[in-house]
Amino acid sequence: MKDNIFADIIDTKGLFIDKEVLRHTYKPSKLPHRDEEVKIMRYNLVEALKGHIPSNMILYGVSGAGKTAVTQFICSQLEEMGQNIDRFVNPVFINCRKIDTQYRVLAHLGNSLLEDYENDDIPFTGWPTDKVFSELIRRMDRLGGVHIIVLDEIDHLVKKSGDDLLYNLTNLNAELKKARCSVIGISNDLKFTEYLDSRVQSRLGQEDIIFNPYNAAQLQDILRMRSKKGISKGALGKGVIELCAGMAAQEHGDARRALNLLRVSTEKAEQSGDTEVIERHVRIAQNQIECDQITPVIRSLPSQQKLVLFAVLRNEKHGLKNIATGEVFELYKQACKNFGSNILTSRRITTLLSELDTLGLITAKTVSNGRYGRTKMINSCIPNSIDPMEIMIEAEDMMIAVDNGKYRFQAKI
DNA sequence: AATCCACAGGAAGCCCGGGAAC
DNA sequence: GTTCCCGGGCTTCCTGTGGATT
Repeated sequence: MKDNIFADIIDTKGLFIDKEVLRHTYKPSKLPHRDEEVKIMRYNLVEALKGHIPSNMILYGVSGAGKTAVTQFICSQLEEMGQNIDRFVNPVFINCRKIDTQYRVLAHLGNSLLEDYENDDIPFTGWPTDKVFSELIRRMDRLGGVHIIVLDEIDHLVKKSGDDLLYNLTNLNAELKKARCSVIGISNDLKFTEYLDSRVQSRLGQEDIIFNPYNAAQLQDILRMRSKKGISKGALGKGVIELCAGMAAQEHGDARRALNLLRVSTEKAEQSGDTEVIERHVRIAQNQIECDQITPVIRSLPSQQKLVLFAVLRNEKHGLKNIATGEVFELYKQACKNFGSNILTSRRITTLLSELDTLGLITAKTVSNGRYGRTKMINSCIPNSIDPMEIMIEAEDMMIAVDNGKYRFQAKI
């Protein structure tokens, strides 16, 4: 056993007490600086415990502002209280970034209501949507009680698939005989209701709650609270929490980012055998988090999108900033020829560029050059510490070979 | 004030693959 | 095996747009 590579480190006392506490998936028992929001939601959702229908709600706020955490916390408390007083309350969470069509949301809801002995899942495609809808109603009624449907990142769903689903879901109570239902939408976009039909707007937005971003002081409180449980006493050097909170506050007050930063900084200190986390570890962690976020995104892009991104990066490599869509398209065509790939239309490239913008890999700002037309100014957002070419080389479906310092495409064998 | 550029982006429709129902 | 349904990728066609130029 002495030869095992883990033998000498398995018993080493690390800087963590419980690393899980510092992950955003951890569900804390207290949510600092969210008392007001909890109070409003609690007041509304208590109706479910009385067997009435709570108002539908929309929660707004930037990512990492605690919307999902607060909702999960309240729903678990609600469910627990329901069990105590023998009222069935059933919260169902759906992330609309992963499940982003009307059909899939309905199928997911329906499948979450299966009894243990049942095995008849609604298939992921094949049924007419109205059949899935009536099956959902049947299953909800069979279970009875109050169903709380939480649609996280609802803005993404609406922008992609329209508001048909919300129209149907907010009208569910008219169809249900025994059960009741309430919808909670969680959105990063304050203006997403502009995309909704006015009827859906008024039905869904019965109660709007805005989650303001955390400021640096509030983030410090959150980090202190979590680090008490998660990190050994005395392991955090002076100013570390303040730095993590400050960096995250600059990025729209994202608590998730702050927790990540603190966790990774501590990991870095541990890895280098230090007994204390210092500011240097935070800076290293910041760099790594940036890399970790972007690398898998680039790697998983479809090959056509990689070619578009390549065209942008190729221009920047030559010192060209603020490239117009047309220029990107020209370079993209060249890349396609070199790679032997088919060339898509410029309309399609416009959409692919918008998607890259949404993914945060580029910024595309619409500008007007007067008589010389209207276009988008495109710049990459990939930090200098990352070599995107390296990542693309590892891609499964294509590779870029380096030839005398120049990049050229070739099929991967 | 009218014109014009270089797109942006919406709408409609085609094609394909996957799965269920008949 | 055929038909129906859904979703995704894509094209074609089209209208809209902001501001420099005429």
